[in-house]
Amino acid sequence: MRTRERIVEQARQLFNEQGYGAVTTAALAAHCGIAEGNLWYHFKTRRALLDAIGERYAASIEARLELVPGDDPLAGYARLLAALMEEFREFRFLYRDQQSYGEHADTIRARAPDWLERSFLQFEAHLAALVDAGLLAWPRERLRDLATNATIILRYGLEHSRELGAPTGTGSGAVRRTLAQHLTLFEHQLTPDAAAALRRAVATIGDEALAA
Amino acid sequence: MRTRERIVEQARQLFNEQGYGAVTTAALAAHCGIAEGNLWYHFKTRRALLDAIGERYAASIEARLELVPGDDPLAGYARLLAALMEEFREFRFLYRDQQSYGEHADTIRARAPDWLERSFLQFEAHLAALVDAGLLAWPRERLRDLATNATIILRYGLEHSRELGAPTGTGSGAVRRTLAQHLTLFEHQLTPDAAAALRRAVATIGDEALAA
DNA sequence: GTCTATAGCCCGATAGAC
DNA sequence: GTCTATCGGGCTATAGAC
Repeated sequence: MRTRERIVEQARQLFNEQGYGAVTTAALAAHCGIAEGNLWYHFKTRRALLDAIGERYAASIEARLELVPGDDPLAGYARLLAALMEEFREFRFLYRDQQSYGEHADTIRARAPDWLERSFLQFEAHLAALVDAGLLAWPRERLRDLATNATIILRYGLEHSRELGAPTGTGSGAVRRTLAQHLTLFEHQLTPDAAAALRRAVATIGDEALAA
Repeated sequence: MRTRERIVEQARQLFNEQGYGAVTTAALAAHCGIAEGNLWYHFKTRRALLDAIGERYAASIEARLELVPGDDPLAGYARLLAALMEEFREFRFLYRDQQSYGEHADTIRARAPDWLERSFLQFEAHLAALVDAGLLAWPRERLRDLATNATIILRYGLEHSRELGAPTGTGSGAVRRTLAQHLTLFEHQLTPDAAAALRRAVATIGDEALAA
């Protein structure tokens, strides 16, 4: 009963730490403290295991996409940032190891374009709420570009840190640096109070990632 | 003599097309029209072959890093963009398949942080030249952030297109879209003439990539 | 459900003739 | 320099006892 869930969770962690392609079923079984044959009882193929993680991933994304600006657009934007970075962290290997799992994850890959498109719209809505509240001075017609650029900077922030030779693990500050970098896209057009509030929020999110 | 060079070139193309991890030595030998054993005569290990490609890559980067703004900063910036995108294209798999070659390319990875840092400085110098020429209105103290954001958008443009489900091959327009996206970071602060010139340059670079 | 044992496959790499 | 033949090893997955 519970073994199946434990396998999924341990697999997710191991894949994140060592890379999908570098984790063999033998290593995963050993890490779970079970025999390798038992693994095949719960998951007929390696791909089925990946699909199980993919279902969690899809649920996480759909939940995050539900986040709307709300009454306090600053707090709403901070919540969105926190959810997005947690998503990148929890399913890191899905973002990083795409080349390793070839056709193993075509269900995920098929849905990715739609998720990305909706993420752009979500960021545009949140940024528009900041504009409407008088906190951000940004022309309507360039909001879409800002949302796209912000999403890209956030999405590839951890990969960029890694290529810079900086650690990206928990507590490394990579999340904080990524959030700070994305803020440079528009913080000069925020009101001083709003800019300060977002900088505080960014530091808080970084700290939470450190504590997790 | 020449077989060795042909192997390197064919390997680079195959790796770019199918991914480093997906290309077996058997497939590579078949693609080169030689026996697999012959491959091991020219390269004792698979890693040695990757290193040979890495040497080309390093030379390409060092040559690109030599590009300076020059007398015409607009033309200089266009040349830089063209060189950078060609670099991303020619050595696509090195950027995309980093997870696949584990410790196979630690020489490249060791030099990457330095290359990245110098790329930031290079972009900052080119953008500063645009400012000095009165073509770009941008505060000095935010030039570094602009250069960083521009580099990230350009670096991950093709990966982003792929995740969007768009083709990234030659003639797909992915290069043009990437360049256009990076222009949205600052084109509203360019003089109308400069903006038009860069947009023309972007279209030209895209066309050249299409013809190549 | 969990185990042991092993099948079957593919890959990188070697040996040695030509 | 190029070939054919083959090895050793690691991996996913299966068979079947408990």
